Amino acid sequence: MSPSIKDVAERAGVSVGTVSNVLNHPERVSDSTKESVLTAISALGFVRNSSAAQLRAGTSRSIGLIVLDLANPFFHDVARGVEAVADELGYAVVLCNSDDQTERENRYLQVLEEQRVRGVLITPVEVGSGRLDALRKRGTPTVLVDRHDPRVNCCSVAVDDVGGGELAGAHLLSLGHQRIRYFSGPLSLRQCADRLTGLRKAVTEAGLDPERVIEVSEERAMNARTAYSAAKKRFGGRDKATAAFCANDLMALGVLRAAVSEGRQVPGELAIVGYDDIEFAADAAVPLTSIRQPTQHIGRAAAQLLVEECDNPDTHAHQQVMFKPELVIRESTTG
Amino acid sequence: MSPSIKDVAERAGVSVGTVSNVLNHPERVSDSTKESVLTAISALGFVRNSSAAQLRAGTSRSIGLIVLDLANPFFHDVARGVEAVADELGYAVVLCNSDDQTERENRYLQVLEEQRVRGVLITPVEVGSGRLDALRKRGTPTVLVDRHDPRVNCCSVAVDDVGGGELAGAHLLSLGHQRIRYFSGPLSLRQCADRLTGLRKAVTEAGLDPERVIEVSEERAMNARTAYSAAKKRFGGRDKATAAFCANDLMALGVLRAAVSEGRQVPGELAIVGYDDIEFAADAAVPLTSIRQPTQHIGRAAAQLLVEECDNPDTHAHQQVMFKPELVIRESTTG
DNA sequence: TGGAGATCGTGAAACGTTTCATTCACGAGT
DNA sequence: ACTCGTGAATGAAACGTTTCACGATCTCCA
Repeated sequence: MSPSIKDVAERAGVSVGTVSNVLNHPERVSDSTKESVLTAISALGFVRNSSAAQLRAGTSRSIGLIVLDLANPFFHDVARGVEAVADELGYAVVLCNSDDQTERENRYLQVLEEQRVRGVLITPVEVGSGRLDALRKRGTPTVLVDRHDPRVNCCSVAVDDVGGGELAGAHLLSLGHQRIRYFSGPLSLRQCADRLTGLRKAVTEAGLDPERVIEVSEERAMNARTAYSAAKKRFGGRDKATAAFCANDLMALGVLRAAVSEGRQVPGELAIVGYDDIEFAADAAVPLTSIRQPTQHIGRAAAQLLVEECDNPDTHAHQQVMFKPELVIRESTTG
Repeated sequence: MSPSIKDVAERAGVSVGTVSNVLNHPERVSDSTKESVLTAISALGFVRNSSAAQLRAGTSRSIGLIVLDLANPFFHDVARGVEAVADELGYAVVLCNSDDQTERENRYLQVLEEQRVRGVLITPVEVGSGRLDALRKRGTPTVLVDRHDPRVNCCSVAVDDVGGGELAGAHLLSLGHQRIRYFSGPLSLRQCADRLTGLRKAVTEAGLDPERVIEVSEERAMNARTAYSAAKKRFGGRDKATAAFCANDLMALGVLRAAVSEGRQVPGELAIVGYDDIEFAADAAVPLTSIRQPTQHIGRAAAQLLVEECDNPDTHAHQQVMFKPELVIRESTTG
């Protein structure tokens, strides 16, 4: 096996306590002994065994992050934000991908708890799962990402989706559009429903009737392919909509492709607004107008809340942070 | 602190050894004691401390995976492949994102070694780094992903980039193109250079002169934006090229956008071939012909090699696995 | 000269598991 | 009645750190 601190001590002719001090409190050790210990360490190729260190310390300096889908740019950016803050504060991040499966989520929660992470950041497959509550009850702080806990049992960070829908709607209305088609994912998802609510609100506030202005296409999956075929079907007949608002950018790309293949000018004959402002949005054949979420900030805020709770478990008060999204205008609405 | 195995033992009225047996060797324990131990466990909310377990066991059942960029669909798919195999074989995967920075890579290598992972899968920032060699020398098996070790000190899994360039070239030539522009990243990257080599080979094999057929645009970054402006510059003047071969799909998307904005028909006036076949390739405004790499298989193969080496450190012989890429034809070359 | 600090180092305990040799209880076989 | 075997539970050792109370040595000044 790999050499232990004991081997190092022996070789350097000091006690194990001294070696440990060189590693953790160098200022307590004289320069000469420090040097001989260090040479022994590199001669033996010693690497500290973190299991032992953590066992003794009783606590780790790491936090867990469980997201639904790392391939999704949204979560990817969130993760970056989390890592940045964790880095600053000296925490390590254990990255987990639940793939939207409760079973995987539970497995990771188990692993993280066994590792005695200080806290967990999570976008749960469903809010109110027992496994997560149990974790919290046992004293591990938890922060919800892109979700809210109706009972405010813990902190959470999310984005105002109603506001996002409103932004999109107001923008399209200001350009004179009177018929807007909303390409949505399942309306059972809070995000999709909220965005529709916001869109309706914008229409109402413009003094128009949502029932007349808005048409909804609810699709099973929120990807380019399903949006493409849905849009193709609409535009094959003669849809009266002059604008499309899509529940995410992938769907917007699908709609764009359908428009191109039907020979419909964008934005001349069809304006398109996406959601998320993923990297590809700006690089699409016609750069997409989109609703940008402050993803990195979400991650940063979540990590800060978590660390705050870890450091002051008693005085801590749970917060529900809500970020405002932002409209990014590109050529798909204003050629 | 959280309850230990000792607390459980006390509450269930048995010894700690018995509790441990319930956890790890249930068959050695009678049904009645097993039951009382289990009720004690759930009553106390006991969760095993993996640091202690691992310390005692001396070995973990986890492997590390360090990639250059998790946002890149290529690495994302590789990770999926790795996870799938690890899952089957009962290993846990520790996912790390080096972000192409040597410093981050080294930090993660350190952490993984401290955690005593059984092995490491890595796409190193640069091959032949000292930190990695040291790890290997100390007995931790290592497999290179999408890279080769010229000295064959370890296993590696990569894709034949020369072959990929050749596929693209042959395809374009068979469509009658005589002027091909290669939009490349830095030619100092083996991947970019290899793909050019392959392209040249295809031209030569068609009995043509690579010098006359191929023009190279070497860009700093391999993203849509740089490719867009590079392409814009070319097509603004009158480039004689009728086809573009791009070092990755992001660049291809940039070229496509430039073509659209210059009013150049794709594929009629410009055929485009990308590389990687990322998910968006099929969903682009004009679906992209691309070179697909068997990414999941790369991950699977790498994980299998690693586990093989972990399990049979003595009899193991290093292998350099090379996968063949595949041409996926879409509308950007054959309208 | 001696005593008070300051500076370094020591050694043993403790962290929570797993393992393994040992003990215990009990029924079967002679 | 005695041993033998079997199945179940025990208890102590060990894993590699960190911590902390305690010595040892040295310096400085009364």
